Amino acid sequence: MFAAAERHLEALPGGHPCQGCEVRDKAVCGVLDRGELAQFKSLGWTLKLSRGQTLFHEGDPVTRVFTLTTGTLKLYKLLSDGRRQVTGFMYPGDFLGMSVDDEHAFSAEAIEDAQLCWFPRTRFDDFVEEHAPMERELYRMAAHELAAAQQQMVLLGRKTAAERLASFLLILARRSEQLPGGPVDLVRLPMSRSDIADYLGVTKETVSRVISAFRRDRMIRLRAIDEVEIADRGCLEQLADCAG
Amino acid sequence: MFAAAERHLEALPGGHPCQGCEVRDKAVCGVLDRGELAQFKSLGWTLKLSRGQTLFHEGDPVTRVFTLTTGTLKLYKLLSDGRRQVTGFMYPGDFLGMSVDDEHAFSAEAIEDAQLCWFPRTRFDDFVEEHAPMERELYRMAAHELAAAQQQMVLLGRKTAAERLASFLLILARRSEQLPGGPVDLVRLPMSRSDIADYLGVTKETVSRVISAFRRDRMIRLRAIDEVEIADRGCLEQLADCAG
DNA sequence: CCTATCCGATGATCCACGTCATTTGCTCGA
DNA sequence: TCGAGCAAATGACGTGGATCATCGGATAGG
Repeated sequence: MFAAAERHLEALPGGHPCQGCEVRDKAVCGVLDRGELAQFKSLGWTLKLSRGQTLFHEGDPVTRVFTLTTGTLKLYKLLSDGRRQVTGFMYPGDFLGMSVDDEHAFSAEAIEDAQLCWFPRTRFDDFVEEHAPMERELYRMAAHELAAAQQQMVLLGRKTAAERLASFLLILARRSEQLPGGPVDLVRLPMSRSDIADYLGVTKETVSRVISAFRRDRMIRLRAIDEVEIADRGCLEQLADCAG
Repeated sequence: MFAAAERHLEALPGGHPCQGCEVRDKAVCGVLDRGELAQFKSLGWTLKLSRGQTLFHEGDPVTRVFTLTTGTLKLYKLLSDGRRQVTGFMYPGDFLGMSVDDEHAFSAEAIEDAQLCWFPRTRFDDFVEEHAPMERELYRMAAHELAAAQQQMVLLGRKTAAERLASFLLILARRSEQLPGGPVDLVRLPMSRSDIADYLGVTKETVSRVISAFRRDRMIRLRAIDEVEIADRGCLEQLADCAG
């Protein structure tokens, strides 16, 4: 199953541990001190994925855990007739490896070329067991993801198509604000219209139509097909319903 | 805010720690040994809620954490115009208190009379910090809830009304199977049709209509308005799409 | 450079479910 | 026992977004 990915396997580079890693303060390993990090690093490897490559499938046994360092992934679940629900997108610094019953709950696929650190799961678990701050950080991340998932339930269960798109653009905008630098009202959309549709529980046609409508109403401008400028954030926020 | 609830405050009963507590093996305190449990117990209180009473509102500061011991709660989020999304139901043994930014992410209300143990949050956090197995259990529970939330996203984003109802009935059936005793194909519905509707992202009329259709098709029987007998589980499972 | 392919945009039509209105039936208090 | 009040069921009708079909424009491979 990992044949394509394994070709890119290599040990973490030597020298200073994780030197130059740009996501270390965001990632789960950010809670470790220099010595712990060296020890942690020795358990891990790196891996590259090309756009379109699958990292794992829903139902696969969880033998490894990952931290995404560059690129973007989509996470999704399928119904037996092919209907897809994208449950989230992963950005640099995000952790992949929480599970129940040692099975992946979703599939993960690169939507841009990506690089990851990975660790054999049993070794990772052993390490975590001996480093309480890391355990705490994992719990904190899980609670955070859970809150985001509940927010997404409101979107999927109760919002109109326009409200869903507005919420989505604002989520991306807030995320890009957390990365320092770069204009805050310019949002990149590395994923396809289909991916957005499957994330928002609508069809790709509806995504296209709502984006066109936002454009007509001067709420957004399209710098490129994958680059949106937020022109009237207040209006989008009102649509998205920030209270919910 | 808690005026009504506080009237029912009382210290945990003395004598043997949490003696007779029927949810101890399911709840987060189940990982503690007898001595730890006595210490833990001394931090906590009990509280009763009547049907319809609110435990806390979305946005309230998280000053206390809870374990539900009897009864059922619904958790929900509101949009500013009153649209409601029920994000989950809580049953005996479930833990309430995960949060981001020390704010409750949802409101919690009793749909049946309920009893809870509660703990001041800071003391609970301190205790957890010194008891790694409990921290691990909380993480395990969070991962479990996250998987359930992702499953719910598939339901809300991609399933038809009939598929949603079928999934819902099967979730309840599986849950009632975990409690030993009682016929497995008899499911109690303590929540109203409106609550079910707001959980499944449909209207209460649609819930009524689909239940009637399932009845016509002999997939279920109604023993009472709040008691469903699963008559053709295979058919429901096919509808719900167990693969997803 | 040309052409096949894919993605996105957009129009025409349809239908699952929402909305609104009415009826049924249960619960509880007088 | 009766009737007020409310939840659930059901019917009639409307509509937001799905489906299906077409077209334009970017990209890649020959």
